[in-house]
Amino acid sequence: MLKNLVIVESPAKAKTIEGFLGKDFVVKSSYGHVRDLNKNQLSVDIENGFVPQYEVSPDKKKLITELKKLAKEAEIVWLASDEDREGEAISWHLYEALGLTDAKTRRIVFHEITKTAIQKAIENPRQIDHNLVSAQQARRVLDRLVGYELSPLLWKKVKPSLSAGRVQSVAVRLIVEREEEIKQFNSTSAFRVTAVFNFEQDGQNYQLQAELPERFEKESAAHDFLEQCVEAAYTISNIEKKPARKSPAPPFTTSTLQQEASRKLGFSVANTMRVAQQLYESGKITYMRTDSVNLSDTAINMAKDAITETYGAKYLKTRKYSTKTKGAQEAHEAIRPTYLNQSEVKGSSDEKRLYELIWKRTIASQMADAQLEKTLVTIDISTNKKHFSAKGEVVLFDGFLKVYMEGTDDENGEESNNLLPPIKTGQQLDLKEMTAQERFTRHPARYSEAALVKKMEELGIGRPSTYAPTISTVQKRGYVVKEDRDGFVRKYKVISLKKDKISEKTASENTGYEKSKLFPTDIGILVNKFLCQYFDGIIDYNFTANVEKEFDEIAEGQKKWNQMISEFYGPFHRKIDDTTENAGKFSGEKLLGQDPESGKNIFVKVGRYGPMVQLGDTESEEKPKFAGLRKDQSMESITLEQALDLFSFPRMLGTYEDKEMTVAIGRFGPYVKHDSKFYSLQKTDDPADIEAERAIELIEAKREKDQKSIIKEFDKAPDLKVLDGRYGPYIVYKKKNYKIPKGTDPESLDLDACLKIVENPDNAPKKRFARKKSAK
DNA sequence: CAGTGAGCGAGCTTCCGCTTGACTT
Repeated sequence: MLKNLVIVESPAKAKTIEGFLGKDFVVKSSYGHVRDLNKNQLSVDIENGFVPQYEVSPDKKKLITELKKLAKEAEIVWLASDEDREGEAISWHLYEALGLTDAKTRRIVFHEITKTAIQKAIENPRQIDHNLVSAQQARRVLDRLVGYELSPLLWKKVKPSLSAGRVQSVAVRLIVEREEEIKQFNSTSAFRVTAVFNFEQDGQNYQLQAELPERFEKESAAHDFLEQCVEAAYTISNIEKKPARKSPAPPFTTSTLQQEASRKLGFSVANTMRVAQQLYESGKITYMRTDSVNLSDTAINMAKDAITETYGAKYLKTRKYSTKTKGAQEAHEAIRPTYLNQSEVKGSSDEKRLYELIWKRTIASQMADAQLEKTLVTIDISTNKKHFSAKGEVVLFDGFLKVYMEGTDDENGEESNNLLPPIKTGQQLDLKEMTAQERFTRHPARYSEAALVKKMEELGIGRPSTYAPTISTVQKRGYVVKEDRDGFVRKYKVISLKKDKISEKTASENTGYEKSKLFPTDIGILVNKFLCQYFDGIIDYNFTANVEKEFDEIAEGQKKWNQMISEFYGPFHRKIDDTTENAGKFSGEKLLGQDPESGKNIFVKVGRYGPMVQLGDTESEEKPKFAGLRKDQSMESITLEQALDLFSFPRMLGTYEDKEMTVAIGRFGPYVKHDSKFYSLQKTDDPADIEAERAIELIEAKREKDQKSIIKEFDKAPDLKVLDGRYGPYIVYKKKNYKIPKGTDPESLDLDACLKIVENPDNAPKKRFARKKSAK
């Protein structure tokens, strides 16, 4: 007989807790939400108070059957999902789906996974908070209405299969607007003057680096200044020392972990989460999807012991951090090692590195401030009223810096705080060299994945569990691409003063190189424009913040959830109807010019399959010609000449083995077609000037490669082959692919065995695989 | 790192937030 059934959200958590609770308790996991709206329809009854129609999620059917059985046997069912809006809703959905009663149900919550915290929770049960559940329901219904009414409008007006939503559309907007800012940005330059001095003290030679605090906008002004410095004398006129201190950063949340792993380890957001999940599942760290910077008392005590033992008591300073993040719900602890006395773990190299980062950050957060001394040195110039200054920084006590220093996204790392040589006021200096170098202002930085997460968190948009999936969604929809882009060479002027002589030269630097940054695509820009034009309220940066206030009122019991939804939906839906009716196709059409041969207009626009060029007017009697843009082209930058090139495909290359070869550009890039087979061009091949010889090379290379992947083929059945593909061996039959059952050696298959496999419906190709997982 | 290669006829696409596996063609 089962006494107690406890249900938590995560299986790893279930395992840990079961150990704390003893034999009278069985602990199971719900694996997150168990019921949701059906994804193939709106599932909200708009006419009747917006009542949502929930169903057990398809992948949870088995689980619910199992939990139902256990719940029936149990005396008491403890619903122990997280203490936040979603967690409360999960408990309620479990209550409904399992057919529980108030009498045998207890709702409990805990923020840390310790024996005392859980025992305390068991001693303080409560009932489900239906106001909080209503707030979640409002959130769920609002997101569904916005997403499922806006997306179909995009299919009609822009392009099929697109999507829009409260979170993803703002993410895209951030990236599009940043790109616009960058385009608008005018880089200006100014001359920065630096100097290196020599001096002697107690028979030793030293060097001192200094900088002129002001900059010269004009080259002539910089030149004049250096001119005045010819034969000048330099004296240290003042030394000012100031104490300073630095404090450690708070422990990791999901967002700050993603940022630091990106800066320090070069991890993508998705990789950080995958590795963190592995560490969590093997019990090495606490939960990785959290917005809290809080550490449990147990954790702080462990940190105390570890710091005292390794670094000594004077390095210890325990702290409680509080969250400043908008909309934080703090259902979990901060991300920290489970055992703080373990500074390293076993595992893959990624796991080791991420763990080390988490360990250092957590330990440092409980360590003493660093004590610094900052020095500002002023240097007089005998021939000029301006002064040079030199800055220095000395660490008097390293404190937490012994372990960890937070990274920055700031790319302007020019000013370094050096260690200064021994100096005193009145010291005479000899100029070794003075240079005035032209420096350029930088445009705002493009977003990296992690920087975008940081911005979204600041705006209160999205949750720890959705940051990584959102980034993958906007890329999957083709709104955004993550890319490296080449920089360009820029010339700059340098004027030097050395040995009382002035010289000038022009040097060059590589600038503007971008690594793994997010760029908007033509589609992203167009969809953003559409949404800004017709639905500015939804993609307003404050939209989420505003509705969150109302969700809070619902949670407090001050507002009815469907009242709130109704107030939103009325105007929103009218706008949808109005736009459906009155807005035309939103294709971003732009006239590029005329075809010199026919005189017809050439346009660039977004078509059903993406950006394309069009030869001839849409309304003209003769059907216009279309050609898709190449991957490296954009609607904004394409020229008439490039457009004309696109219409030159398919182009005849000649014949090979008595069959024609043509080159064309398809969905997946340029290809050669020969004997109704396709051969992709390499990146280095230019489709505009590829010739027959090279095409034959490509054909031969592909044939050889295909040959290698053949495991078996049969003379009697030319349309059946056993091939070795990306997921291992498979059978191709009449152009369709079939999987080979587990435990079957592909080498051993004969024709009959193959046909048997092909005829078995279990091995038939799936309709379409809905890929949920992120693109890397 | 296998294969994909349209353009008007048919049916489908889509949201956000919780959570892990199973393992595609």
